Amino acid sequence: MINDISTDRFSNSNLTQSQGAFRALSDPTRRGILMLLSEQDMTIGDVSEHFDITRAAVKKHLNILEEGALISVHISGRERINKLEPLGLKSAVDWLNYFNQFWDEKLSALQQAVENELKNQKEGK
Amino acid sequence: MINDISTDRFSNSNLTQSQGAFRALSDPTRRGILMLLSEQDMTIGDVSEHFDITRAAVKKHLNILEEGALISVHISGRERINKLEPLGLKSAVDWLNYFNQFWDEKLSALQQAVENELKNQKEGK
DNA sequence: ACGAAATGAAACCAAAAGGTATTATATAGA
DNA sequence: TCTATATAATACCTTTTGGTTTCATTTCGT
Repeated sequence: MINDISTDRFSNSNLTQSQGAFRALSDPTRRGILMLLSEQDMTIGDVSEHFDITRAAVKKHLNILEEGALISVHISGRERINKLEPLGLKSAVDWLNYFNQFWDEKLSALQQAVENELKNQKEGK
Repeated sequence: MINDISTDRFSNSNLTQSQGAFRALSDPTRRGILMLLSEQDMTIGDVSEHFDITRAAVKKHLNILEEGALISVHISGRERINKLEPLGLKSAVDWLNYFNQFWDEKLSALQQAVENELKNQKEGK
């Protein structure tokens, strides 16, 4: 097998697949927009009212969110309805889930330490 | 209760807490470094051998990862050992997990659609 | 003690990011 | 058909980012 993607975590495909999502998530305003859209679909104008930046700036953020496939846009007349696409977060979540194993190890160790501490206290040491 | 953090998803505390992690994760080189460090602790020199950029550039990435609490640094003589801190990913993962509910809804709907399709096929429609 | 090795730090650079203001276009409604 | 509304598009500006090069500092090994 020349190119086994499943074991090649450093392959371009993997790195670039989640890039759009991670890029979009790196800005706090964009994460705020995702939160907003999780409650209801909104036009650019609607979204803009929640931030102290111009509509044009919000539009740019929405463009980046769309590029990252985190939202979709549906045109209705002169309005542009922005809709959350939660599945777009999958690539980022999948990437992060790789680290669950190490996270669990750490938590287990921490829990063990706490339990030992409690046990020692009980024994009056 | 004047300030209930648990329900205030837009609070500064929540937005800025994960900001360091999300910022660190936005660069593909940094994500590659995290992958590397998940296999073993490494010095700057070790890490640098895996990328086509200078040691100085790698150092900057490591600084950002450290600021985001995604790695820790342990000095040993003239060497600087970089170690993965998987718990540092928690704030980002927690933030993303909020969206699980919507993700699940989408997947359920998709699954239902597929099942209905299969059922229709069976019935020869 | 000395040279090589590992890193730190600063100055510098080009491109990307986040923002603004301005102008243009399309459409809803009276 | 006119006008106000919703958005698109462009030019422009400043700061941040990702990178380099150069030079200084610390430490290992002989």
